[in-house]
Order: sequence, then structure tokens, then C-alpha cells
Amino acid sequence: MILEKKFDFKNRENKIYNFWAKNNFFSVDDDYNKKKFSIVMPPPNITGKLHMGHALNLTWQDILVRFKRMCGFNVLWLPGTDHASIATEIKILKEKNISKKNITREKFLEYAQEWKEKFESEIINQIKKIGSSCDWNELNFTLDKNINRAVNFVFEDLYNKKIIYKGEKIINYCPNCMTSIADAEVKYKEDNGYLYYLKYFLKNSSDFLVVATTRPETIFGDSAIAINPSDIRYLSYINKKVIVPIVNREVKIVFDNYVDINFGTGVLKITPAHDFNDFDISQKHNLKIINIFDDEGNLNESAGEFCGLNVSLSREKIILKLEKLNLIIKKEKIKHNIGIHERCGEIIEPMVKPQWFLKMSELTKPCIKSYENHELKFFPERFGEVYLKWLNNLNDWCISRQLWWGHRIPVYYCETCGEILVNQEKILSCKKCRSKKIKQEESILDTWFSSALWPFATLGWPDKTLDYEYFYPTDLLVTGYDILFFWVIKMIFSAFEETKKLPFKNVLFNGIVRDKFGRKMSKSLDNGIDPIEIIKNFGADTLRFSLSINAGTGSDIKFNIKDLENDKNFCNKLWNASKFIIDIKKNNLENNIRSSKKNNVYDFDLDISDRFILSRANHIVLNVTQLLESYEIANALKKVHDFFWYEFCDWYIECCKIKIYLNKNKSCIWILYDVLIICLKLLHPFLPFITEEIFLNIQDKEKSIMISCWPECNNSLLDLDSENNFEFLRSIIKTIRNLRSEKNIHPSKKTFVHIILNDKKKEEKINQNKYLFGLCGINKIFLDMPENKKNMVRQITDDFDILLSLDGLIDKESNISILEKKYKKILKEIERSDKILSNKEFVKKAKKDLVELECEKLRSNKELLDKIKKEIKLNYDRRS
RNA sequence: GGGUGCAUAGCUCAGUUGGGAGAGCGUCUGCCUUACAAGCAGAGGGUCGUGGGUUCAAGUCCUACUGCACCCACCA
Repeated sequence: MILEKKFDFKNRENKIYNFWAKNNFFSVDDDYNKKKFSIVMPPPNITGKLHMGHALNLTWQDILVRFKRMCGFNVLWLPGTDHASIATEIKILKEKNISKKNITREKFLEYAQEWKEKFESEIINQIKKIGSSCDWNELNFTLDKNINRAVNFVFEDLYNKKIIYKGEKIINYCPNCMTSIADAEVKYKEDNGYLYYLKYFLKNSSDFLVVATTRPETIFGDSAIAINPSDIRYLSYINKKVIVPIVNREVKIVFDNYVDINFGTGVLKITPAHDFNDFDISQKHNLKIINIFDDEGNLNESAGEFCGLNVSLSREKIILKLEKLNLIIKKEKIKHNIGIHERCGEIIEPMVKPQWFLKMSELTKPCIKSYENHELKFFPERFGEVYLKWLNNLNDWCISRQLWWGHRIPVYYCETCGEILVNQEKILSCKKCRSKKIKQEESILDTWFSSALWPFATLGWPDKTLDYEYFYPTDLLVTGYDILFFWVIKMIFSAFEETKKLPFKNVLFNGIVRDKFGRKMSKSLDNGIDPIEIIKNFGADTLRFSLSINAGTGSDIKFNIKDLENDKNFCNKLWNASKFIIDIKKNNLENNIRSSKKNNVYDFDLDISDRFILSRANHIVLNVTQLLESYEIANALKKVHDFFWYEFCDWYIECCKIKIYLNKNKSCIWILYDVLIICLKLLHPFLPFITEEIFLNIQDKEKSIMISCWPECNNSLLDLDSENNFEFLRSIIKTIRNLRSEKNIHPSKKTFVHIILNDKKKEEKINQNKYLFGLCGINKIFLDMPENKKNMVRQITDDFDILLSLDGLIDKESNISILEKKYKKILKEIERSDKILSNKEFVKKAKKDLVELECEKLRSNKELLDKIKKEIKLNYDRRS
């Protein structure tokens, strides 16, 4: 077979993917006695398309999954998508241009289902384009029946354990979306507002306290004013009461350290229902909670004449009225932060509303313990600190949302007797009074409640299925560090509580893909890069290469499209080298049948380059395997990349060409072939498509590279001596090339060289060496010092002395400059050694072999310097 | 306000237990040498953010500072 001139990734990638899928290479093996490797995919939201972060995350997972599969594990990589309740709801409403007021829940859910079908399949296609080798038979969606079953099971269980409770606490509320929202969905924006100084008269007195507030419209909710107990200005107000303006309600003055003496007047109005800190203070001082807003964020009847007005309108009118009543002392401009709902842009309103909560205090204990005793590991480790910090600062989690697209809370209310029934199965009649007037809770669960069960709910839990028993707990989670709190922690405590096990042993964090300036990709900056576009233009392999070689664990990537041009080159190099090897094998080995390799041992004579490359290749196998096992993706790829390009292509292939073109020994073709196969396999996890295409074209024993065996290190081929010998040869070649380049000798011009070795034993290695002839334009080698050094350039090193003839090649310029450069370098090294060795402390305290080494260096460098000095002098003499 | 990370060549980043500063890209020079000009060969380029400390020895450990990024809390 031969390879096309170029790899046609546009056509081939899809076909190769389909070939894998058709042959079920992605699926788990039926043999559940094998060692397993399981990993669940962080489910992308069905809100749109995949972004670069997904591409990075999927690439990393796929690399490790393909690696493990080739290592012989029974691999489960379980794919899925997330319903993303609020995000999807908003998108659907926007797309259909409808409001939830004008549509029934059922109709809306129909739309949502349509949306899901459409976007899920789009996202799945994108996941495939990246090359993800996940098991599509195991596809899950966070709203699937089996997940719903697990969700209801957990809800009932946690309710019975009193971990889930219904309560009235302050929560973030979006008046536009009319639902409680997660704290994380509140983004803060700087706002130019005013600080109003209002008079609060003391009861039955003309004395008043001045309260500074940015929100005068919330006075209807005031249930106290607060002062710092150490604020000496207000000591006389203990046990006094004040009258809330306009409302004319009598409220207490409470003393609390929370109040900042230096802000405003040091007097704070307390509105427990609409401010988190005020709520806390109200709990401590047992204050009344007065809700003053309706569900749409307008003032309710507690605001009297202002009832029905929205925040900004009511603020205007109340200020007018306060001014009229002479209750405003002054107003100041102030910059402060206001909370915005990140998904719809509305100003959020903290509210006290009945919601469902999950009590955190007990759940976190095993999470902390499992980290502290190293059962749970983070890569990189530092995220453990972040993890612990989160766990130690958790508030109870508000899990209910007033939305439609999600798991409806399995709580039923008897409309006859008021009984609250919590049951995983649907309830048709009241257990207490048998009434059939049963109404299910309207709220749904926070999206993360179902995602928290992902690693086990997807495996059939709460049933003890075969899959669950075999694949759970999973081995690894690969995810972005930005969802450590939202997702990772929630999975861990849910898993501990429900399955009594850690859901995964290791967590590998990928970073964020940023633009070339280091900015986050976002719609507002319009700097997003679509991974699918990149794949169209460069191929999935190039994208994967770029995302792997660039990315350290847990650190962000600056992604520059310009770099892709370079990354593409590696695929090209791989392709061309393979093409060359295939061609040369076909043209030079008639029967193409191997008779020469038995039991992994070559029975033909190996020369210095053969031994070198075989040893190096086996070292690389060791290194790369070890690096992948510790999830060092970038370093692993770099290792193969460097070996392939700078050792195999630059040196070994070049050596082989010489042998083959000279019609000498052609058995090296088998080594070319073997090392190529090793490289292809080592590269396959990173570049699955191109390696498969090549693999299928160069051999017919195995059906696919993705199910072939990971290379093993053949210890009998490890050979440090040969590596060193070849290195020695290389340094001679490089020195000669350097001299030629400095002297501008055209590559086609041959010349002769004198090489004088310090170690005469090595002479046989270089004498008449074909590689020296072939790789640096030499036509004759002498091993002695020439009698006439005229018209020669010279380089002197530790190991050898090289004189290159310039006869008839260039003008007769001397080589003083080359030697002087070297002289300076050696001088610097001598100075360094001198300095260290003249330090008595060093000689006394440093390790002995280190001192000896330094002495030896100094000695040989001095010798070298001497030689160079003489040579320079000679050159000058000759010139004058 | 609390926390984490980063600072090394013009750019992007490696640098494992402290023991002679690395790569790729870009730049410069020479080459279309029968796999690859998306290539080959060669060269130049760094007071390792600043100041202190530990040590015989610091890019590496400690400390203070500066700058940048991010996370959390929050501004009545």
C-alpha cells in the first residue's frame, strides 16, 4: 500500500470514526473479569454548541481512555448531556418569543423536548467530531427516566433522614424569571446610586437617629435598626424604640457587631426579608420578617399606597414623599455593587420564601476525611486546598427552583388534610385521610441535584446492576476547575451519602481556554473560537494536538489560531515520514515478508544507529507510559513528539537513507517500520485519526490501532552505551556542520577532514564511517594532525580536535573568529570552576564526586584552552 | 476583606529531590539534498519580577514587596 500525498482529514476523519463505531470499538467488553477503567463524561448542557473548554475536556478524556483501552483495560467512558434547567428555559422562551404567563406547563415541556432532541443530537455530533471514543450505547441525559428514578429515590431518602427540609430562609430571587436562583448565578455589577440619609424618630420624642440607605423603598420591610455596641455615639439609645418613617411602625434598636461604625452614620436599618445580612441579624435578635414584594418584584400590600409599583418607580415616589415630610437629611452619590441575574440581566431581589433545602453540615464530613487520608486525589494537588475551604464554608443548599424544565420535586400535598407526602413514586391519594385531592409540589430541583448523582445514577443505581457493581466507583473524573464547587463536591457528598463510596478516586482538572490575549472567551467580547470550525480547517488531530501540548494540568491555555499552523506541521511530518517508510519498504523488500525478527530479537547485525534508535524508542515507551499514568498529558505528548521528530526523523531516517541508497544493508527497514509502529501507537491517543489511517495502510495484521496493544518496553534493547556512542558521532557531525555553516560552504561541496580524538579507542567508530560521509559533506577522513594546517578551519573540543579543509571552497579567511568564540566560552567555564573550587567550604561540604568532577573539568578545560590559544596564535602568525 | 495561582529569551511555555539556564514559534544566515520548503542545516538572543534570608551552592527553599490573573465574600 502507499499513502496519498497528504492526509485528507476532511474526508477521512468522519469515515474513520464511523469505522470504529461500526465495529463497536467504543463499547465496553462483555468480559467483566478483566480489569476495568471507568470514567463518566461531564455532561455538556443542551443549551447550544460545544465551546473550546469542552474540546479540551473531551480531548483529555479521550487521550486517557484510548491509552487505557490499549493497555488492555475494559473501558467504560459514559457520555451524556445535561438539561440545564434555567439556561435552557430562558433560551426556549427567547427562541419561541413567549412568556410563561401565556403558556401551560405541558405545552412548554413539549417545546423543551423538541429543543432537547435537536440540540442533543447536534452536541453528540460535535463530540464525535473531536474523536471521542465514548460508549454511545451508554448515553444518558440528566432528565432520563433512570436518572429521575434515582433523583426521587435520593430525595425521599434524604427527606426521611431530615437532610432535606422545607424552610423559609432568605434566597436570591429573580423577579423576571420568577424563581429562586443559585448564589453562583448572581453576578455583581458596579452601579452609581445614592445614599439617602433618613430620619427615624425615637418613639414619643423629637429626637431622631439618621439611617443611611441606598434602598429607601424597603422601609416597609424594616423590623429594627441596628447599631454597633461599641459605637459610643449611641450608648444612650439602649432599650429605645424608633418609628419607621411613612410606615409609622414602632421597631427596636438592636446592637450588633456586624454594623460598621464608619459607614454612613453607623446606624443601619434592618430589612430581614430582603437582605442577607439583615436576615442573619434578624435571626440573632428574633426580629419579624416582613416580605414586601410580590413574585414579580413589585411592592405588595404591605407598602400601602405604593402597592403594585416596581422597585425603581416606588423608590422615586417614596423619596418624593419623604422629602415632602422633611425626613431626608441629605443624599450622596455612591458607587456600590448590585446583584444581577447572569442569565437574564434582571436585578435580583433577595427574598424570604418557602423553599426546599439540603442540610450540609453532616454530609461534608466524609468528603473531608477521604481527602485527608488520600483516597481522593486531585491533579494538580493544590485544588485540595480549595476543596477543603469550600467544604468548611458551606451553607445549606437551596435545591428548589420555580421552573418547569427539570425534575419535579416528589412532594405531594393533600388538599384535604394538609398532609405533606414525600414519595419517590407518584401518589394518588393521601396516606392519612385517603383523600384523592392531591397536588404535587410545583417546584423543580436545581439542575445540579441531578448532576450530583451522575456517576452512579447513570450506572443503574439504585438497582445493583452489573454495570454498577463492576464500574462503580469510577476511576477518574476529568473536569474544569471552575466547577469544583458546583459539581465535583456535590457528586462526592451525594455519593458518600447514597452509595457509601467515593464516586471517583482521582480528579484531573483542565484549565480554561482563553483567547490569545489571555481573556476568557465570551459573547460580549466576541472572541469565542468554535472548535468545530477549527476541525473543519485543520482537522481534529491538529486541534487535539494543540490542546494537549499546550495545556498543563489545572492551568489555563492561551489559544492562538496562528499556532495551529505550526501544530499542523507535526501531523504533516508524521504523515510524510510514514509515507517514506512505506515507500521504501515496498521498493526495497521484494517479498515484504518478515523472516528476520524472532521473539523480539533482530537476527541481523545492528549498527550503531540501529542500536541507538531501538534503545531510545524503548526508553520513550517507558517514559510516555509513566507520564500518561500520572495524567501528564502535555509532557507525554512532548516526549513522543521530540523523539519522533528530532531523533527518529532527523537522525535515524537520515542514517537509513545512507545505508539504503548505498545499497548496503537494507534490513534497517524493519527497524524503521518497527519504530514507526511504536510511535504511531504512542501517538494514537493524541492523534487518533491520522495514526489510524497510517496504521491501516502499513500493516494488515491488526484491524485497528485503537484496539491494538500499547507498546511495551523491551529491556533487551535498552542500551545506554550505544546511545552514548551515537551521541558522540552526532557531536562530531554537528561540529563539522557548524564549521561548514560558519564558513558558508555550499552543501553540495565535499571536503576532507582531520579528526583527532582524545580517546584513541573511539577511532574505529568513526573511521570510514558512512554517516560522517553522508551527513556532513565529507569525502575523506584522516585521523591524524595534518602537517600543513594552512587553509583549514579548526574546532577544538573536550573530546576531539577537528580540522576541516577549505581547499578550493572559499576565500582564504582565517578561522580566528570561530576559535575565539570557543576560547571565550571555555575561559568562562574555567573561571566558574576556579571560583567554586577555590571556595574551601565547597570542597569541604559538597559531595565528593561532585568536587572531583569539577576538578576534572577544570583540568581538561585548561588543557583545551591551551590548545586553542596556541592555534589562535598560529593563525595570527600566519596572517601577518 | 479572605484565598489560590502566576512572574524564566521578542511571543507561548518546560525546568522532577537545590549542584554547569531549555524547547517551540518569531528573528538572522545558508540550502528546493530523490518523505516533508508545512522542510533541512546553522546562528544570535535571558541579572530567571524586586529586596532580604537559609546554604559551600538558589530559577528551585523561606520571607517581604511589586505587578498580573482567577476564585470566594461583600459594599446598609
